[in-house]
Amino acid sequence: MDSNIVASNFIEQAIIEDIKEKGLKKIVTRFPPEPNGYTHIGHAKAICIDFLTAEKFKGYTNLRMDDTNPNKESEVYVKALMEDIKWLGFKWKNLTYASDYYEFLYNCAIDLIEQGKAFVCDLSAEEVSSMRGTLTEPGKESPYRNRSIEENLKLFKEMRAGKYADGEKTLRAKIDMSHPNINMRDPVIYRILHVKHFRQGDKWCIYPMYDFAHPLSDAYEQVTHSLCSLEFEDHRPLYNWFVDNCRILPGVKPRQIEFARLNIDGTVMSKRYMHELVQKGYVDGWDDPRLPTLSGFRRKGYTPSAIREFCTRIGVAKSNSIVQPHILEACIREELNKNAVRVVAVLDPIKINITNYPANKTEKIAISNNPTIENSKKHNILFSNELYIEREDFMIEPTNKFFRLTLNGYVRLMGAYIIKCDEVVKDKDGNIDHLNCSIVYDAKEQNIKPKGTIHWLSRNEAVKIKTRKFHSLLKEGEVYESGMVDKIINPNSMEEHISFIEPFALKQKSNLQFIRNGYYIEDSRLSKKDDRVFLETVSLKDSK
RNA sequence: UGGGGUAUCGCCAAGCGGUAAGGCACAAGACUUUGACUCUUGCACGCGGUAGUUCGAAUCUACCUACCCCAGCCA
Repeated sequence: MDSNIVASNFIEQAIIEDIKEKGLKKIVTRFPPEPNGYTHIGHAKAICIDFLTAEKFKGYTNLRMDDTNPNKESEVYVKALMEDIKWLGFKWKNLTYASDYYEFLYNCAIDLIEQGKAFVCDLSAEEVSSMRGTLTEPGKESPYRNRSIEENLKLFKEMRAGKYADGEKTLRAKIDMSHPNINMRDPVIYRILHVKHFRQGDKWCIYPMYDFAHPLSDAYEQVTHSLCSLEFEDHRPLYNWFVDNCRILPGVKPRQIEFARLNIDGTVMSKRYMHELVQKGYVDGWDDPRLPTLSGFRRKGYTPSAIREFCTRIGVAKSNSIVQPHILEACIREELNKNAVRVVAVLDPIKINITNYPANKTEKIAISNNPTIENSKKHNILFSNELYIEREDFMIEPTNKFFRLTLNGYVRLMGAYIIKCDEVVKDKDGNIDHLNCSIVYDAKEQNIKPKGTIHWLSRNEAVKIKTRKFHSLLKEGEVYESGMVDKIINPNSMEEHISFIEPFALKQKSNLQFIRNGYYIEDSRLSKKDDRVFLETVSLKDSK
């Protein structure tokens, strides 16, 4: 093991200590999602931590589906999880399932029973709950706690054989009902569930609990470091209890280390919330761009590297923090600015007519595919007397720091001419219908140097498209509580616009981007069937 | 009134007894055919508070304070 590795966070620090003290040869981590929902950006943080720390120590990471609750899990999520992790660019060593270990886990339970460290309990869920005690008062021991080993063995085997109904019996660890840590008060480790498991079918009717299955699965896979989020800190003593008390475990004992999970300001990361939004049709699906799912980010055009960069920028620590969406946005903006092919789009157009340019004339204007790239390729757009410009690029009366087009003011049309707005033509309702402008052919002679440059499209060339601009799903100031979705949903979370884009955009195969004032467009479906051009726009500035 | 955690710039976050990294955001300036991008500069005499140990403390000690998590046969 390379001893020159420098820790960049507390987890790596702990691992380095473990390597010295325990003489570990290989570092193994695991990413253990429950397949009951889609991968979100919070998972991405955990994925990066799991995979990158193993990578740093030249170890490996297993992808383990934590499928111990057949009521919630399904194959579709397994596939989505794998796809998302691959998309992020990580490769797991082994794909495993907690359910693959059911037989092993069963044997671990038998082992505990044989040691007198687990017992079959006949108490109902309500009774167990009422006897657990409170945060400040100790619990009471189950009357079934002192059954003989033989009886426990017989009963547990009968549980497995399907002799009992759901909830009729449980297997509990025999620890300490007066332990100050409630997790240690004889926790249930197996429950009866006559439910079909998506992989095991009807093979089992008893299912292990997370607290039991997780540490033992880690140990079974020879995971050295089991990294999880802060809410499991209280479970660590239990984790260690199982690892210490099961006698049929191989090799090195795994160590659980906790870190703070990701919170993004204004974003609800809970799977329950997202399930509700999808089920009630408030969003298109799990890949709706308003959702913080990886598939949603992918559809918006975020790249895996931007998401990984985000995860490294936010760091790993133990304090509960809420990161601002600016950080993620900065990551994608930085990348797109450097790499994206840029096309001109007018998102919210107003018409302008150039009064001193021939009506039947057009000329090709070459614009760079990406001005930040030296000697970048160029492509042409057509100039004519009828154009669209962005509505926000015009103000009749300029405010103090407005440098774009104003009535009687000058502006440069990107790549083309300097124009002056001579007249604002309004319709009967007083809304702007179009602007009459004139090209200032002798700008040099007149020494006119407009400060602003704006983008534009020729009306006879521009391709009409439907765009969307997304805003927060939550009403301002609202906080999500489960079951509250109907009340807190922001009815204006999506605006549809008619926009225009240059024809060159249609030839691009993927990731068309247009960056301006925080706007960002993706067009993953541009070349898809039905010839429907469909852009989605997201304002990065407003994404909160 | 129990147990487990966390407190360093607006937001993340380094720091591990030798005198406060970095990123995002923000501000000022330069450059610019998108006032974008890029560049340059600025941005905690201060590290939740109060005592103490020390030549020296964000780092050690004690006592406070605030916030987060835990009483599923969920994970």
